[in-house]
Amino acid sequence: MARHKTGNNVIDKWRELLRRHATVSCALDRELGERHGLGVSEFEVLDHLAEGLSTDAGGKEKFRVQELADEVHLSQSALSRLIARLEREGLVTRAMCEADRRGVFVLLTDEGRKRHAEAAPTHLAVLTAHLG
Amino acid sequence: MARHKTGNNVIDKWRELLRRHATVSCALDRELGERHGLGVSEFEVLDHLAEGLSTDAGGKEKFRVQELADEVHLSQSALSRLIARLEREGLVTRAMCEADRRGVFVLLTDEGRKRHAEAAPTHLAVLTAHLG
DNA sequence: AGACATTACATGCACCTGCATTCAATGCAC
DNA sequence: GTGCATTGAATGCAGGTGCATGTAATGTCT
Repeated sequence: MARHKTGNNVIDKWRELLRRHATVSCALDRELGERHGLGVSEFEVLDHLAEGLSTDAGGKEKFRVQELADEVHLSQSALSRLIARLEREGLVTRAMCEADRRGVFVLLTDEGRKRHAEAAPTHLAVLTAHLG
Repeated sequence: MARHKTGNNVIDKWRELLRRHATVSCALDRELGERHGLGVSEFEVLDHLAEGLSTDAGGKEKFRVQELADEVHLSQSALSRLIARLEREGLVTRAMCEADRRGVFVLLTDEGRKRHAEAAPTHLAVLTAHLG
């Protein structure tokens, strides 16, 4: 009886999950990095921002830092620095939130929208190749 | 038409994969860390070593570093350091490989086997709770 | 044997991450 | 309004990761 490969217990499920995650995120990181100078998390953030923009009904154009952190599964501190990197590259801008001046809105710049539009096909292609 | 949640394209698949990975590995890291002083990768390595040991037919008791790296999806350098940490804690030992003296065998110590045995139930419980 | 490529692992380095802390702005009770 | 807990985000710090490189041992070709 084969001990390895396809089992049906949770451990095998977990290992398969780990394997897929490692494979895909590794490939994504390589492609996005080489071709567009973006990491996986960076793209994910741009993507959420762009998605918000494109959604006309109920769509948002600005997001709070914590809000984005939840969506991309990063700690608040990691996101704060990620935003700082994106800002340094001119892809997003931080804006004061008038209603609650503790808050900071993150906005896509035109350059950011452009980079996201360029990278999105690569992103989709890699995912299709691995999860299609 | 709902824009969020259950779609059937690769992007939704990928996000779901990211979500599950983040949730489970986060929970695992917390439980294994608090209760047994181990990280996810550390446990994974101990687990592979213990699994090799327990398999009598064709089972191996010692592994090369690169061999383990493939299984736990870590770079060779990361694994080298991880082994160093485990060795510092007395859970594994490095042994010279006589046949090829460039190689290094990694072996579970009794203490390592003990820690793994203690942590395995926690590991399984967390996985069952999240993937059951 | 001698020169060069390859392999296995270790290490310097830059960078990213999370935790704990800090700082400012709010909210709340009284 | 004053005092105190809470919240949103930034930052010091410790630690983990990959890439490029270093070192030693093997393999190969002549």
